[in-house]
Amino acid sequence: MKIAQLLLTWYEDFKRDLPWRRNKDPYRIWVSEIMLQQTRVEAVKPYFDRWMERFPDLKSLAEAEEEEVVRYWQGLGYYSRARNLLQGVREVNQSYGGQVPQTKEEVIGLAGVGDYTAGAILSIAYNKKEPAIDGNVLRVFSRLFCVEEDISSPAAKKNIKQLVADEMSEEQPGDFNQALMDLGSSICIPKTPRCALCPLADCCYAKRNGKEGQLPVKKKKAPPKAVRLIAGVIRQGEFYLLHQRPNKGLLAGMWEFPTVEIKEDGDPMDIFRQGIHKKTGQVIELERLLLQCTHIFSHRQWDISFHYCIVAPDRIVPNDEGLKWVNRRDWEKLSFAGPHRKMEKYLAEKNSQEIWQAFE
DNA sequence: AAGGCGGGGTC
DNA sequence: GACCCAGCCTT
Repeated sequence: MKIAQLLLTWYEDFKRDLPWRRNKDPYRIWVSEIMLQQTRVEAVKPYFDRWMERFPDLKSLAEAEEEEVVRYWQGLGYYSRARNLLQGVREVNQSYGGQVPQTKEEVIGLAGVGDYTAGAILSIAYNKKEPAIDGNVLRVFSRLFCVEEDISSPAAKKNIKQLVADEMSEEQPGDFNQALMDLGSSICIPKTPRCALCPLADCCYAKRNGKEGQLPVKKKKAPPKAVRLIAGVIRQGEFYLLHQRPNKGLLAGMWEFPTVEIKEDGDPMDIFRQGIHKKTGQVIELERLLLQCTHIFSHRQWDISFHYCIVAPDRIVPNDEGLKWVNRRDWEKLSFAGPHRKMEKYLAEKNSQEIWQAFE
C-alpha cells in the first residue's frame, strides 16, 4: 500500500483537534503557522485563541498598531515573527485586496514566510500540492528512506523535499502534510520512535535496517555563551526607569529594567553604578540598595546570570535614547523582555509597599 | 554555509 | 542538563 493512503487513513482516526483546524481560513492558517515556527503546539494554543479574539480577521490585524501586536506576542519568543506577520498582512491588505495569494511565488514573498510556511499555507488553506518540510517531516522521511545525511544541511532538505513530493497525495495534500506532522509529533518522535503504533512501520527502511534509533543525523549545536548581567529596578515615586531595547538583535524593541553587562572581574555593584551612570548621567546612591536577587536563565544560546538591584536613587535624568520613566500603572501597555517579565510579576506580587517600606 | 533569534516541554 | 520544537532572515 502507498505511503499516502496509509498515512491518511491513520490521520482520519488520530488527527488532533486543534484551534486552527476549525476551518480553512487562510488568515488563520497563516497566523498559526507563524506562531508554530520553532514553537510547540501546547505553547501556541492560548496565544492563538487570544490572538483571534483580538484580531479575528486579516483586516483587523492590518489596521492594528505594532506596539499592541507585539504585546499579544509577549512571551512567545522570536518577536520578529510578530512584526513580519504584521508587515505581511498589511501587504496582503494593500496589494492583494485582503486575499491571501494562492501561488508559491507570491506567498513566499510575504515577510516572514519561507519555504515551509508557504507550502503549509497553500496546501492546508487552498489544498495545493505543495510540500511543507519542517522538522517533523525531515525526521519522519530520514527514517522512512534511511537518509543518513545531516538533515540540517540544505542538500538533505532538498533530497527529502523531492521524496515528499513523490509520495504526496493528489487529492488531499493539506491533510497529507498535517498527517506527517502529527505522526512526527506523536509516533515518529526524536528519541525512541513508537514504531509499534506507526502506520508506516512496514515501509520504513530505517526500521527494516534497525536504524530507527540512530536517525536522523543532526549536527550538534554550539554550546551557549555565558553572560553576566546586572539590572536595576529604579524608582522615583510612582515612576520606574525602563529601557527599550534597540530595534535589532536580541529581544528587539522589548522593554527591560536598565541593564549592564559585567565583562570584567570586580564588584558587580561597582560596575552597575558605573554602567548606569553612563546611561543616566547621574550617580546612584548605592546605600539605598533595597534588595539584590539573582536569577539564572538557561537558554539554547545564552547562559545568563542575572543580578537584580532594587534601588531608590536621589535624582536621575535619563540621557540614553531608550530610557524612559514609566508609571507603574502603564506597564501593561509594554512588552517586557522575558527575564524582566518575571521580575515584573515578582514586583506585582510583592507589591510596592513591602519592598519600599524600609525607605519611606 | 553559518549564525542569530526565545521560551518552554520532555526525557 | 541536554535536546528539541509546524523556521526565517541576515551575513
